[in-house]
Amino acid sequence: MSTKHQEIPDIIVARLPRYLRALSVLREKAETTNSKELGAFLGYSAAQIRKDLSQFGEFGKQGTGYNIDFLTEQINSILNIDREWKMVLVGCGNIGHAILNYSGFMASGFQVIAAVDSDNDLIGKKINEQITIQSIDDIEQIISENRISIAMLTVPANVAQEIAEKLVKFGIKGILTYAPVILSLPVNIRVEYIDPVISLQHITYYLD
Amino acid sequence: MSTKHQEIPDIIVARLPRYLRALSVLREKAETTNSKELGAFLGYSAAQIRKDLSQFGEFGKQGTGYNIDFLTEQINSILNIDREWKMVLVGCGNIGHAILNYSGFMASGFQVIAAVDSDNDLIGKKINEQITIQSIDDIEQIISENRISIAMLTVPANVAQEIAEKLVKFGIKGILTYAPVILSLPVNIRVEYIDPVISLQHITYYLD
DNA sequence: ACGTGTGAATTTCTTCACAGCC
DNA sequence: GGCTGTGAAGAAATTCACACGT
Repeated sequence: MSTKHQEIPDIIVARLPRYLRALSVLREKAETTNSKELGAFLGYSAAQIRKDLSQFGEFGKQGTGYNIDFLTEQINSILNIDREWKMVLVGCGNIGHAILNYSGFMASGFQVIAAVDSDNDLIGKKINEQITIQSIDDIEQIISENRISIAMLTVPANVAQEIAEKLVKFGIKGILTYAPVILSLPVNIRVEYIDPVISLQHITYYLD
Repeated sequence: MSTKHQEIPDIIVARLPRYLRALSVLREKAETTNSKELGAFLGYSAAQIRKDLSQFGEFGKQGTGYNIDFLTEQINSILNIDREWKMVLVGCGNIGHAILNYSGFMASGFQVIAAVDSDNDLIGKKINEQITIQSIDDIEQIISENRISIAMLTVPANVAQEIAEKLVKFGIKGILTYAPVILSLPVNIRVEYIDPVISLQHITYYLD
């Protein structure tokens, strides 16, 4: 195994996807950028950009800055998104539906290749060209046959923990959950939360 | 008052909504909790819980811990969610639709009271009992008549910046955006981003 | 001259450890 | 005895500032 995960602070890892968002915009205007410009764009200091990137290698050139395409490739590689990631959607209610119709994942190398639900009225329904909702009872087979390691969890709060445990048992290693519930799972499972209420409550602190 | 916004680090503010999520679960089992239990639930140290809360007041009792209802009220008050917040939804595509049908906001004191879009085919459509999609041209009136200060932005990426600026011009103070675009707005405007691709890219770093 | 990469300095955040109160 | 609130200590993150390569 490589020295790759020696120990990069998570706070730095969390910024890398934002660098990619910025780079994709800057690329429209120029071939290269530099730490000052990138920082201004994202609201970080130039020093921080350089420090962050220096954790992973020497991607810039003195006097010139960073080649945008090259830096993008490097960050893609660091984040392991230099490949296709197949995902399963668990829960096909409102949010689940919206996700299935959202094209932003595929554009980024993520692909929802299956969707499951426990509601008999939904099972068998065809959502788009590719996807027909399957029974959640088939989840084990779906995960193993397609070698899926990421799940998007959009089920009601009261069953989120239970279903998450099932997903982990069947081999899921990363979960992006929309359920407003703190999941208690083994530490080697990566969980990211999307909870608009938490975001709104963060906003209101600063309003009056 | 008050010394309230003297200068609480944002990193602490960001944790308060999570405390609320935890408290709402713990409240089902007991009247009181303590820093150890709360920390274990959220994955924080007990010391951090106490330090965080001590920034805002003395909410606990030695030997006993924290009364859950009381602590909840206090945090609600700190976050300014001891009231109803009216919001406008801007953009009624996939995600916008899902949000309008999502009941989790109202349960938390947030209410979408109007929705707008620029698509003539959508304007006039009734989404649920309460809400009929209006024209984005009416946004100024909607905001001022209803004294709205929070917007949820679910428009295509290429128009997000432009529309966000319009919202700010008409009095919006906080934006929760789902568009995968870094918004450049005055510093006194609070922006929170929900970007599932960024969350997924964060996850994949730790997978292989 | 420009801008990176990086030790050193500084600031911020977290944990420790304990006095004090229930 | 149990648990908070808090200064002090320690760890981590950020910024500074500059040597060096282009």
